[in-house]
Amino acid sequence: MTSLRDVAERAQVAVSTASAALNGTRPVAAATRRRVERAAEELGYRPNLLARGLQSKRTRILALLFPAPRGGFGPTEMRFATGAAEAARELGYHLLLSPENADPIEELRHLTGLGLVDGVLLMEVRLDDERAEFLVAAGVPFGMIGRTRDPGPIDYADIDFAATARDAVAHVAGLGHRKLAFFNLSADAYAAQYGPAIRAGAEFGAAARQAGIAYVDDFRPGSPEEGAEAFDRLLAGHPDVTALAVMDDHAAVGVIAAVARRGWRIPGDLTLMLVLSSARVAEMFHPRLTTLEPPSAELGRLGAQMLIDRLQGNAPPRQRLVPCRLVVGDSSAPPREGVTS
Amino acid sequence: MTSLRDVAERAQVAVSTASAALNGTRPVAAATRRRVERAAEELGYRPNLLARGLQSKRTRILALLFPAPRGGFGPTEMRFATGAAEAARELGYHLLLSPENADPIEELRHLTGLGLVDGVLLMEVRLDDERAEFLVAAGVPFGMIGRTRDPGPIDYADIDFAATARDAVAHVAGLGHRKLAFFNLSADAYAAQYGPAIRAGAEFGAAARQAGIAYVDDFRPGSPEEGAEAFDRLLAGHPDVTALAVMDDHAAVGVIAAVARRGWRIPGDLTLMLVLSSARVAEMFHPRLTTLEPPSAELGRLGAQMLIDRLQGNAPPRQRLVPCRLVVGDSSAPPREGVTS
DNA sequence: AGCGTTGTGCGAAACGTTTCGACTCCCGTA
DNA sequence: TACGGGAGTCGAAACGTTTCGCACAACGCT
Repeated sequence: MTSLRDVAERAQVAVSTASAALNGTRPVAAATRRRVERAAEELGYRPNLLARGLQSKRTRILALLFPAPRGGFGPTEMRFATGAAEAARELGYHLLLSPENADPIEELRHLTGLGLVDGVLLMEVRLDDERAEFLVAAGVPFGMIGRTRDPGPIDYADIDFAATARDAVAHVAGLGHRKLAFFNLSADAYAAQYGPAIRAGAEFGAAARQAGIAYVDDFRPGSPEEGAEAFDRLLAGHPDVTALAVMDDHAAVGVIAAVARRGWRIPGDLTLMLVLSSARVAEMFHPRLTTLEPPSAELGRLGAQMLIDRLQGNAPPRQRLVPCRLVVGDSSAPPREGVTS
Repeated sequence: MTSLRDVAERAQVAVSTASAALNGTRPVAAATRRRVERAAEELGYRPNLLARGLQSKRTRILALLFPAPRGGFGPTEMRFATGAAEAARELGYHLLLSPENADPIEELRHLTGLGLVDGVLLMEVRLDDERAEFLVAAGVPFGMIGRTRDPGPIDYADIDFAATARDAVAHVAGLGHRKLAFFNLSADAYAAQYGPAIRAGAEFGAAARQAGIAYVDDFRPGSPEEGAEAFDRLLAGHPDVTALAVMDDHAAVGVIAAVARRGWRIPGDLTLMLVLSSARVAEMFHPRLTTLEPPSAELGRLGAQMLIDRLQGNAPPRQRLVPCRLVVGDSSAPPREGVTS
């Protein structure tokens, strides 16, 4: 391990001068700087992050607090992490993967007490999130992927549900559909105040109203069985529904089965779209489903970027909303004839 | 930030004594130790990891080097990371998520030069992996999830492909099938010497031979289209195949479509199983597919554990193989009557 | 000619730990 | 009674940086 002292010796300067030369933190004569830089280069010098962090109180390490995989992790969550890690790397930071245990607050207290991380990135944020409250109170810089009910001046990057819902509604309305149904996430997720469940539910209704097409929700199937059952119930009450948006992948499986059982076809008799599912997942269906793909990697990137901006000091709070990307598959078509709403 | 000095002051001892008392690194009178512990407790003292690491050369931080998501990340890869992170946390370590860029070696050189990490965990290991060679040469402790062709004394945790293949073959043979076909991962993955592609291919053949049932491979479909095409080609050459194992999720989609086009049904006319796909993914198919679920989280855990054991010093090289878990779905059934092989 | 200013460089202190030699008791033993 | 030795404690050094006060020279200005 070659240290700054070695570099300084070889360049015939004091250690402090070498430090300044490499960091540009104070003016150094051009010739001297070059000497130091050459010495560093020749020795393959890498600054010791620990020593640097100890002195400067800045470690350039971010922690990504990720929740215990409740009932399986989607690829979505993974992309948050990789997106954030990539953005961090590009900006000279590192990302610590910090799994949440039963007591997230204690976990946070521990993590921030170690002096190891400069800031924290929260994911799976709920509408009322004690973690955010704690971090605010503790004065720890942090950002959120997702957002609380009232984020105030806290940085966050979240899905633009309003735009997403508008795009989805415009898509089906453009095909000629007059009545859209919406299957939210499972009742559990909804009850846990999981942001996307709440917000998507609200925004789809608003978008449908705005576009002047009829709208049904109140379904929260979380499994294939519940999906099939919800679909049958939906048609019993609303036989004129011709388009359906489903948030839960597994519920969609059930819907497709129920559609087949009824002798219907997709997209001939029903336009089906996934909401917040990756295109990769949508391709696993037959026919390939239309989906609103969440910008997971980008949200991760944004979250890391804004947190780093904040740590660098010179940045107003930033709150970014990114819409899902509509990927049209083979499950979208005009409504069948003869349906009156 | 309360430091060890504060604790020492409050406990009326020297800093060095406080350190010894808390770490048990040298004998301390019981009464003194209690005083120090109480003081630390009362002040909410957390040792500064940077200072500790700077002095002791051990940071208790592991880096998980994960590859750029080539064409999308499966949930499988995610579970490696979460499993490793959880195991690390339980053992008092932290996990750094380190995305690989275009030049993994340079990346590693950088990462290890920083003095930030004690060891490295490699995933997506190829049969000939320059990263492993580099780490060996650099003397950096590391472990692998997956393994090289000849791992020597390097720690690794990998899938037990032999047992997995045996289980799969036993499953179909037990149902009465006499001829099994195997669709490997895409030609690209195979060409890249991706371990699972190579090993699974070899082991399935061996297991079939051992069990005395006929076997076909040589197919490497990487997309729905290629899957369908491969299936048609398979049946053209081997009309007596009644069971098929597929490694690529998307290829399976195509297979299912081709089966339907042919007027066949699953599992009546074909027993179809996924290999190395999570049960969650298998549930997205209709019918729910039988799958050999990779023990991703456990491999991550094991990888972290063995690396940490190594860092602690007192451990012989460990090489662990874990078989996939057979999750029987609705796509397994005895072969249809009248097929002669 | 004297003075402030600017540019450049140096040395020492500090960050919060761990480690290690040395010191003080006190007990057992010769 | 003197002495060796262990238990317990302390102070100082060290880890590799950054930061900060200060020194010194050259220079332009009045």
